[in-house]
Amino acid sequence: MLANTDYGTETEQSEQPGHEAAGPSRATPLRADDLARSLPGGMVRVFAAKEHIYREGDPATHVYRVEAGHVCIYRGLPDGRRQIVSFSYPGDFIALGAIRRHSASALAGAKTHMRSYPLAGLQEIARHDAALGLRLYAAVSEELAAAHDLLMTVTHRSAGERLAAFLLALSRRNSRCGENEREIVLPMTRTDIADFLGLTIETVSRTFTKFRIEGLIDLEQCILVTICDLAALEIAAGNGVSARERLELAS
Amino acid sequence: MLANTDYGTETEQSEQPGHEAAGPSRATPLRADDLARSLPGGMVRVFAAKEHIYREGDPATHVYRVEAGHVCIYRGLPDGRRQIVSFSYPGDFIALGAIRRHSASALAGAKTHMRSYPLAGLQEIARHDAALGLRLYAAVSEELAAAHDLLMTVTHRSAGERLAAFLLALSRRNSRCGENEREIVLPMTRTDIADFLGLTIETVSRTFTKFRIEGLIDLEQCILVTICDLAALEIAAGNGVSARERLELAS
DNA sequence: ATGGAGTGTGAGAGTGTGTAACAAGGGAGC
DNA sequence: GCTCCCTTGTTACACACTCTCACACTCCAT
Repeated sequence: MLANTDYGTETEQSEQPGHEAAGPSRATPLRADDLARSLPGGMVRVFAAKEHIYREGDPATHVYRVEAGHVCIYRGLPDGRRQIVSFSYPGDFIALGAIRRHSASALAGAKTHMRSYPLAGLQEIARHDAALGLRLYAAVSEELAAAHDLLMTVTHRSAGERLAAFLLALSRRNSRCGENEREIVLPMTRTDIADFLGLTIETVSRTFTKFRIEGLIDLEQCILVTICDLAALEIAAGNGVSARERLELAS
Repeated sequence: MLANTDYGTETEQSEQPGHEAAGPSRATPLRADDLARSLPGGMVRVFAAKEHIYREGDPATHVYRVEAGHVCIYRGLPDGRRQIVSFSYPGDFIALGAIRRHSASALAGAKTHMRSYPLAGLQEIARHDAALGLRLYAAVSEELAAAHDLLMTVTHRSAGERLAAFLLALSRRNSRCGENEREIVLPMTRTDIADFLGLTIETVSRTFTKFRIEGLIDLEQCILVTICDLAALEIAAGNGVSARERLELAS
């Protein structure tokens, strides 16, 4: 779950390349690949949709890499409320921060292929290979920055801002992966989005409709979002246009 | 800012010792000391109240350890809104997750003594000493778990639950440090508490008075909180009493 | 004494929520 | 292919919670 989706809150975004944000998921292709290269090839296991890879509190035994499908990482409250902490896509590692026990649950959102690396072996390597330890450190540090960004977004932004930021984060992810930045596939359910953004499913639904009416997006099916007005969506996300960009627009 | 204050959300808390949560701060005495032992003695510098140790976006040059005083780690939005990510007390490390640039700002809440360790030297050691890399990894992993807990609390809990959880986290911190678990000193302002819990200062203030009227706490000065009814505060925090404890109480 | 920062309290407004009921889609079974 | 049923998404409306705005008070330093 190497977080890397920036919500693009900062106006100086381009000047702070290292400042990534908590998004629905993020590829961090470089770092993740770094890490993958350090690791011996693990076993691939297939999980069915809605099958848990591990649960909060379980002893940590493996680190995983998503090969296909997608995974929700979440925390739960006894009364059923839950907070999705990140969505992980192919290439992302999950369960990295777990030392003894998993501090969150991992649930396959669809049929998902996971490559697993035994923790014991990992620690064995890290004891000799200092570079691996630093890579793990760097990977978790990025997740930490992502978590802080998500915290910022969820706490201080309105429902509309949150959803807009979420869509933009997915759009940027598409850009990075060389896909269409205006056609966003939402493999997760409305419930998942709500639990990620700290909203209810109704509010998510309502806000989608509001965006559609305002002409910001198109909703072909509930799974496919087309961004009609990227700039307006940026404004809806509360992302101030940077001073430089404003000058460029004005001139 | 080695996070270690559990909000005690889980009913199986005692059965999940490794499951710590996002609190206002946490000592993690063991790990922090581990880390301190690995590091060469750094320089101590004194910061005045409201002086920044570093700012979001600054190039990361040092890692710091709080020797005296306390520090707020926060993220800011362009419009002035901010989210305090953690409070750090003596013994805590800060700036650990920063690879190239600081992803958050650090502000001294009062006159604060900080011991600083140059990042360059740290990386040099880590290249040879694999154990240090793993310790850094472990330290940041704890911060990540803490951030996720804070996320959970701020997103899915009411104002009362948040404040109660905050006070309980501080109470537990006192226990761990061998201090009175019922007498809590709040070195931070109401504004800081509000920015940490994602509330407004007014709501924080009102909730404090509500707790006082209900007999949960006493407020001598606004800086000193005495917990009168620990169990009631647990309930106010939304921490369900575990099945076992309920049986014990009933019998 | 005076000013400022921080805190406490009140009234009104607004956002998001909760509880509904309803529509749409997909799979199992026959 | 067909129905039934369950899941998921959408919409409406009243309500509750928190926020916003306004002002008084305390404490401390000047």
